[in-house]
Amino acid sequence: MIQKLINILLVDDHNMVIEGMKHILALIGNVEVKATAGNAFEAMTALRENDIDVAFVDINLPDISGIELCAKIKKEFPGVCVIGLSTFKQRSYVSQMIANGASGYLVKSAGKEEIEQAINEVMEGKIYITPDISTTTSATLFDKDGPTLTRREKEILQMLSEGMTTNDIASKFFLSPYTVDTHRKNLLAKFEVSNTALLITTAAKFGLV
Amino acid sequence: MIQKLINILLVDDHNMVIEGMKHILALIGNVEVKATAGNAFEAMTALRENDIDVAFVDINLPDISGIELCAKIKKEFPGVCVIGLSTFKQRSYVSQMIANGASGYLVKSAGKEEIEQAINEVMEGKIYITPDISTTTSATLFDKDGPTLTRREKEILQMLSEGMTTNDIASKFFLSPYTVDTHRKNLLAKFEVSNTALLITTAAKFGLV
DNA sequence: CAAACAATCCCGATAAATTGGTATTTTAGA
DNA sequence: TCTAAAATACCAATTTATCGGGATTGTTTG
Repeated sequence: MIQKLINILLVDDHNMVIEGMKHILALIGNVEVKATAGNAFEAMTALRENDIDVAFVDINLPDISGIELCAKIKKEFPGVCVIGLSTFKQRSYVSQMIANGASGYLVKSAGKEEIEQAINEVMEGKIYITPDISTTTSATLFDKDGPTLTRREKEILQMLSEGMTTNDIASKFFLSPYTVDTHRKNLLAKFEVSNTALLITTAAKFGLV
Repeated sequence: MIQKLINILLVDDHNMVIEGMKHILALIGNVEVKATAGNAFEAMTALRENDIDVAFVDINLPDISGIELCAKIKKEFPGVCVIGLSTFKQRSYVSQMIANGASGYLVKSAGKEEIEQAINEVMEGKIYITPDISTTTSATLFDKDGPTLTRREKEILQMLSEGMTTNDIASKFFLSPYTVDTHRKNLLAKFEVSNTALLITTAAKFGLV
């Protein structure tokens, strides 16, 4: 049986990357670069006009980020496998891409074998992430651990993240609003932030909400 | 050459899962279950007392979540490979685990081959994610896409998440505070929330901040 | 047993956010 | 070109949040 060609879309604003990828992909059988795009808009157009199987998407694009583009692609073309591309081995990029529906993540230093493996795995419905990621990052991510919160503080942080006001929380826990206010103040102090919005953002980064 | 045994820690509050995993792992060569734990506290103790290579961590634990435990483990024992375990194939779990330093993610329905593969890959420094993830979830995750935000709304949402007040943002963008206030109102309306805290929480869930 | 921590409650002043409007100009799409 | 959407700006009333204190009661732990 003749194997079907895998249709590829390349999205990157650096032409050298496009050319480099084209060159490498030419060395791999059963794949064909059907289209290339320098920004998210072109990418979406290319997807509408071609029957794409796998899209390589750079993280840094001129209009919107590759992470956002990934979400757009998966929304309009759920069948397209998106593989994130970046020069950086940042874990946060990987997790954001995966959260947005990506099937894989490669660094631009990847060679022919790795690219080939990534394409094969994502076409089988798997998720492929470059091994380079695991070895780096830990340091930056786990330096800070976030403040230690008491039971009450965690509860109140949770309620705040759900949009409850000081008075709402006081009623719920049969506490004085003054008490809730004190805990809230302590939360702001512990996280070293000045308002609830940043409190939530920070807590979210630590995975606490 | 004799291959070194891979030391395993199992963390799950359901004994049946522990026993099941033990049984499966017994079928795999070169691995040994050195310890088991029913909660995060026991897990940390076990890690201090044993030289663990790979820790299987359930997402749902009685004290803290497996996601938080993963962060704790990687902070104190960066060399330990953490593989997340869950009954659910939710992409958000995967991305949170990866963000917290996990090396892999398996669903509890995984069989011997998959578990073996996961252990081998994470021991090589790779990231292994169960193929089941890719086929599911898209629906739930991309059903709701979050409201469509305009350029300004995105900018202001970002600033809000960074803890800036209406006045701060107005100054930064050379706008009237009234304008910023209007955008803020529109954000609350679009996300159907009543305050900034919940706005941030919701936006974070959609990966917008 | 102290000392630190957690949890509770209180007051007053100020800053900021929220609600519910209206209204004009610019921009981009059909 | 027409039009809808986006961005801009304004006002007033009310509710919440934030800041900077102070204070009491348990509990835990070196």
